[in-house]
Amino acid sequence: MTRAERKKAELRREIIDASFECFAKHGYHATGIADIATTLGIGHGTFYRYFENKRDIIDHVIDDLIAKIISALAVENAPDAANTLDEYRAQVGRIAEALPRIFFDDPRIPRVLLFETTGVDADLTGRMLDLLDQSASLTAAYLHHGVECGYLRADLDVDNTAQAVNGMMLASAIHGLRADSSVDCAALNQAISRLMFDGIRAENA
Amino acid sequence: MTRAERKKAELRREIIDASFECFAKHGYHATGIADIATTLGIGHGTFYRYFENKRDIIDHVIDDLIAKIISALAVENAPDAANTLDEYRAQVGRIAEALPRIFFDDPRIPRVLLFETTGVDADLTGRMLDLLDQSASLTAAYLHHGVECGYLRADLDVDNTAQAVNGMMLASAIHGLRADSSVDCAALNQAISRLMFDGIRAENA
Amino acid sequence: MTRAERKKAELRREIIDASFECFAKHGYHATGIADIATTLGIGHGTFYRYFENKRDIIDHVIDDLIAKIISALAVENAPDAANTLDEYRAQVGRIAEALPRIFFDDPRIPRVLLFETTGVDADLTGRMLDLLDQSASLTAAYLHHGVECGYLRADLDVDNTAQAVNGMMLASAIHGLRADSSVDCAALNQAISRLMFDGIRAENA
Amino acid sequence: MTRAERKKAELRREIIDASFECFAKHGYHATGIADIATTLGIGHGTFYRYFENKRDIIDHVIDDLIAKIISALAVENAPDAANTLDEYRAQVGRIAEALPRIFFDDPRIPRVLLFETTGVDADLTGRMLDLLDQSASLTAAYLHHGVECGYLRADLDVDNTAQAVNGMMLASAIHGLRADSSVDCAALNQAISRLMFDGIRAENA
DNA sequence: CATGAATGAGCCTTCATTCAT
DNA sequence: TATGAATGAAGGCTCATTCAT
Repeated sequence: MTRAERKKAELRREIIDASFECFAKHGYHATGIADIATTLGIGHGTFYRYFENKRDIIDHVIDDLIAKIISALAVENAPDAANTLDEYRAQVGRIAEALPRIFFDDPRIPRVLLFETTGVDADLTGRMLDLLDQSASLTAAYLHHGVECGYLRADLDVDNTAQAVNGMMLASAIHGLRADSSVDCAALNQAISRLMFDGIRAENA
Repeated sequence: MTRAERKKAELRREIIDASFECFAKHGYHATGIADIATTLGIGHGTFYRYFENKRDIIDHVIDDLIAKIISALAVENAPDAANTLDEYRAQVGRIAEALPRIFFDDPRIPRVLLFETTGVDADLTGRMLDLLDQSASLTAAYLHHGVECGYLRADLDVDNTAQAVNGMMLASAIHGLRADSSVDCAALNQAISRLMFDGIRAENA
Repeated sequence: MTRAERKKAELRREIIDASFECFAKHGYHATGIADIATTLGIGHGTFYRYFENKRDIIDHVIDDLIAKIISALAVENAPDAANTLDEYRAQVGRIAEALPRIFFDDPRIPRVLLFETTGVDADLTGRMLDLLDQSASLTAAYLHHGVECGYLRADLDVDNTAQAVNGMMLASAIHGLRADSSVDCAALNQAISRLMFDGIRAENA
Repeated sequence: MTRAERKKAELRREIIDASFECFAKHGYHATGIADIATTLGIGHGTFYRYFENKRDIIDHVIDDLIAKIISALAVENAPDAANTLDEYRAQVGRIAEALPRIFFDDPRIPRVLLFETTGVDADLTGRMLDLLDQSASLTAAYLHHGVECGYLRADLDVDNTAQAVNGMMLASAIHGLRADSSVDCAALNQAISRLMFDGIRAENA
């Protein structure tokens, strides 16, 4: 890669980052190409040398965020890493910590991912929903493995339960967004974990 | 109420409905006042006799949707109506049916409520988040009652669990939105219910 | 005149007055028909039963103001009433008091007459200029009589001097408009009078 | 100054000039931004690259006109240049020629200055009145000097007389505006001059 | 006759995009 | 290649005017 190519890739990177910042701060619609360019200190004509149009950039911003999340989850164990309930519990605990670490450390990520992907386009909304589906599929893989290993209910409706669990993670992400989110979300994760494994029913009920 | 007042209220109603339709079909930003007026076959100046401006109307559309949901849930039993686990299970089942009935029968409702309330305004996003909070509070009331009656775990973290349950309902709502949602969502509701009461752990694990 | 006709004429009168008030307070362009109607507590459709359109009303407002001024000046002596310089001086003094009495007592009159007759229409501007011309003609008649009687310079350029004098009265009217017009305009009138009769030159110059 | 900057300043200049033309021909309110742009053969969006909004441009048009007038008067002698009555008379004559030269050569100048500055804004009207005040102040300086030198009446009410003289100049400006102003205004200037210095009284009266 | 609901021409303004420099 | 001047489609909003009630 020549030096010029490297600089080009670098600026492309910076435009994506600046766009992300602007979208997070003011929203997609309230952000102008000029705002993004000004943030970077470049001419706004330059933007169009790197991206097709305004619609184009948000796709790349989202791509970027998805990649970030996937890489953050990838460091965790694979779906088939847990062979006992306790191991699985620990695994879930690790995942339940990893996701908020991303979302909570930079609330702009869930904000853009959840709030700016809707209200633009059917396509973009679809991408966000696809992401949720993929997340559910991943969870389903975990659950499936647990059923096979026998530490999860044999009659578990894997796919639908995965969606339900997905919803709880969504709740966690949204919870982290609220302004008064100084409360740590560990308690919420704990509650989710207990709910998943034990349900809410009293022992003797 | 005079006849003129009735007609006025009626048109106001129709403008809200037409706006809802437009927002659901094309989104808030892609909808022009002219679109709303054309949908109704009225002049676009007429719109401004009934609502302050474009931003104003979506508030009223949302108000309307919230009212619809609340009235749909209001027919269900109060939080303290269930005194045993089985009664509560039945209650949850009824609620789990009522909500999708609204959302599934008219997918435009969750679409507007979830997707068009973001990307407009911090205020409007806040209203949506508040609605989620209220929903969680209501769930918390149910759970709280269950703990007091003894049919739910005494050590249940009521508030956080309520948020988790809220997330599952959110997943259900989103699930109902997908284009290929011909699948009935009864299975998802069932899975949520099982998850809530029994957890996912195998009996012997 | 029937009772109905009297009421009609009366409302017509009130609309003119209300329009005058609105024009004086907010200006012609910033005044809407609705403002005028609201001032009177009538429906704004009613306006159109009495006047053709918005452009029409200002003509009548101006007509009204002109009539007011003329009637105020009419009480003064006719151009040929003065036969000596002292009589003329006294006459000028009376006129110089009458005009400000109208303008100063109700500054809305000169404001509308001078400021709202321009910036609407060439026609309306023309009417205002015609009014100035008529005023100059009247002054010229006074001067002409004075020359004939011999108490004014025989070589006086009657018409142009009349215009100059007119300008001084204009200055007086504008002077009375300024916000800080608490200063009495008697001094200005005095200065105008001295200038007219004696000029500004030192005796011995 | 770079070439780009020069072109930018030039277009700015042209926009001001075109606006002046439009305002003079149709008035401020009847002129649309599109009219100004069309006059120049530029896109109307370009206008907004140079001026904030419609209200902004008229301020600059007026600034321009005021600058023109001041520079035209600046070539004349300073207030303290005349030391005898004859010198002063000559000075007044020069000024009396300079002003009409601007106003008469381009009647659009007094038209915009006098007629389009009212009926827009209290601010703009105020600016016009301030200009009249400044003009009166300048005249007062001339008169003051004359009194001190002894060639003007010692008991001259300098400030109020200055306002009166101002009014005569105003009359002159307005006189030059009339459509039938083919008559040269030298006669009016002459009349004003005679009135100022000699008054209208007959020698022997 | 009075009313005010309805109308739509028309305006100002924004901003994504293009392209000459 | 970077720039930013120029553009004009697009849209929100106002308000004078009409007309059915």
